[in-house]
Amino acid sequence: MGSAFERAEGANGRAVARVLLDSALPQLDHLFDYAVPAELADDIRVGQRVRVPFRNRERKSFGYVIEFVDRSEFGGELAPIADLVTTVPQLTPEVWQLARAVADRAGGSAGDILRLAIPTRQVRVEKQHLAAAEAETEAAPPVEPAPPADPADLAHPGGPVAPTASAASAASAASAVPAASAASAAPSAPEAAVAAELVAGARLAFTASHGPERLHTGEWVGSWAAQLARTAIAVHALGRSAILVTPDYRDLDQLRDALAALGHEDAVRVDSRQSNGERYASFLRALDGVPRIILGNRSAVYAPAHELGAILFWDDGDPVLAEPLTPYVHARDAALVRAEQSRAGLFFMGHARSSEVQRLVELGYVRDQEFPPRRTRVIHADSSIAPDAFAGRVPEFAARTIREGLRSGPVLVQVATAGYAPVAVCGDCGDLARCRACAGPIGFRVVGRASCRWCGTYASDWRCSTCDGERLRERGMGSARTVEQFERQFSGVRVILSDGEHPRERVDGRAALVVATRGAEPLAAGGYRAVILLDAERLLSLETLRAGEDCLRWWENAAALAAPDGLCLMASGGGPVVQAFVLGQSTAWIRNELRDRQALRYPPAVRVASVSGGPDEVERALQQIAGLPGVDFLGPTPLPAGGAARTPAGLVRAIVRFEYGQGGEVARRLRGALVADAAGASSRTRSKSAPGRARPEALRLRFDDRGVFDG
DNA sequence: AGCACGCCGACT
DNA sequence: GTCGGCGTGCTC
Repeated sequence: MGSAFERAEGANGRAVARVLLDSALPQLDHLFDYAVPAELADDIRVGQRVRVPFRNRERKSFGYVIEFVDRSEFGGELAPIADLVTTVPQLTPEVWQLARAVADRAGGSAGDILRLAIPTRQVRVEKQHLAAAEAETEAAPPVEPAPPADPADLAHPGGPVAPTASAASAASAASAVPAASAASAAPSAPEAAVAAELVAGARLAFTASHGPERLHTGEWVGSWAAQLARTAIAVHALGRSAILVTPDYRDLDQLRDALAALGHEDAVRVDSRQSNGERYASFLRALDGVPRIILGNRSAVYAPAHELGAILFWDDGDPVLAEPLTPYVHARDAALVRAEQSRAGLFFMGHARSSEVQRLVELGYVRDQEFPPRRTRVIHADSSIAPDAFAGRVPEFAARTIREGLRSGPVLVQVATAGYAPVAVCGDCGDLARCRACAGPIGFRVVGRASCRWCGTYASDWRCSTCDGERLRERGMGSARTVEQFERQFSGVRVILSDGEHPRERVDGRAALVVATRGAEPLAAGGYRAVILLDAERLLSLETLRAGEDCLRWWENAAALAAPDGLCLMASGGGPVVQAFVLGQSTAWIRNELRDRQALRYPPAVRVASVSGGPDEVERALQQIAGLPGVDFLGPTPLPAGGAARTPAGLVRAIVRFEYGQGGEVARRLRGALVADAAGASSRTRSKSAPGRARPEALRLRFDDRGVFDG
């Protein structure tokens, strides 16, 4: 295999190393040339972390060696590299190219991406890893890596693999078969065919079948996890690495179980809950010169996979795949860049199609599967048809479905909001209660304790601004209040609560009424007898651009938790989104939605970037892009002062919209404005604002922000 | 971010 | 003449 050190390119007599410095300053986001000192010439490698003098002889900065050249273009005298931080080359050329391209696309610094890609070094962990690797080489000297398995062994005997709809539909059929067909250790033929396509660079979108699957270990997972695990194992069997990306750690656990049950115990796990040491240990394993299955959350797309064959996503529409740190790059976008650069395959699997992937499908860039997935039976009990038939928290029909289901197993009820009652109103006049501190809406997170939903202040001495009343009344049903009602309504039944604060990963197959907020539904052994979806109208009333899309994802994901012979009941609501869900036409709805967004120039039909800062700064930035074809902007409009981010007064924001083809140019120009603003900043800072604090009027860029149109 | 460089006004 | 104000720009 060869250690990372041996594989990485050395100086080979070249005198100059080009280094990317660790710096948050946009003006420093380029390579700096340093002399390679004689004493380091044999040990220095591309990708190593180094310490270099910067600004003056004494001050040192850290950076990564990007490349070696014979001579520098730089006019002045070169300072020498001071130190190697570690012999392990942490930044592979592939990940560097990725970081550079992703940062450029998002108007950000490569260093900010590298901070996501490379965990902080832990000396102990590194020593351990290197010692283990050495022991292995001694025990088993120069062994070539196992020859890549012939795809023909796994899939189509003889002849090139030409996987098509037939292979894919076989995959669907296989995963639709429930418990009885326990996952076998070898990748099945359909997944091997898909893997062969991926390794050849295919980009595929799959809508996963609903329903759970029993692993031969006895564990239950969503059938999607088993299918995804089989596909990743098939990619790995072709001698390539696979990166599996999921929104949260609960999905990750299912995939880990599925991989282990299929005989793949040594997947590299990269998740946000790991300690620094664990992260670095995983990172070093990924860096080894062997193909691996890498399993993780959004930052896993940057893992230093060896011979990357495919990046596989579960549920790419989940908003947590959007990186919250600058430059806010969505994992899906990073994966698209990486797949292109590394000629790897892309696989998007979910129960509901994201508008972004649908756009790629319509462009012909991603290929859609050509068969319908298996779907839970969905029925609609529209309460507007029989409005009086309510029994407690749920319509009478839903109550009967719950009772029916509880006779043979668990029943899931999905509710919109956590806590006791989402809304507090005046007990006398019925007006909405407002917070005295910030005028935000008041709700009951816990029985009898009203607090502001925006700032959290307890409404202890609340007074109605309309009628001067002093009593607060609960309105609406949060998860806790639903549990309270169900305990009365279905007495003797075990009621289980799972919400964002107290998520429950799994429940057993015994009768229980499980109340969960969207996204926090536990997996039930064997699947739920029934899945009841409440509060559709409340979810649809969320004033975001993606309300419909999000609802479909929440509902499809919940419906997928039903047993193959169970059912899903949409207990209320109506309108096009509910109709689409009930009729199993979520993808068709997304297609229409995308068409609407095209007409309105909303993302993802076009890309957006928000440009904010002082009025002059924003004006200067907008001048750089004015007149570019396919580009327009809204605003600038004043930014509301205060709020959670404590925005100072006098700042403005503009929203730039542009065609994807113009993205490179728009990012380059706005980035140029940002660099100019930052470079000229020091003088203006000293004269205009207080020292110490960051300059509030500084230009800020944010590309592809999902929330820009949500108020 | 810091820090040097340089171009105008008041000076031992 | 020269000291030092601060605006400007660079950091290999």
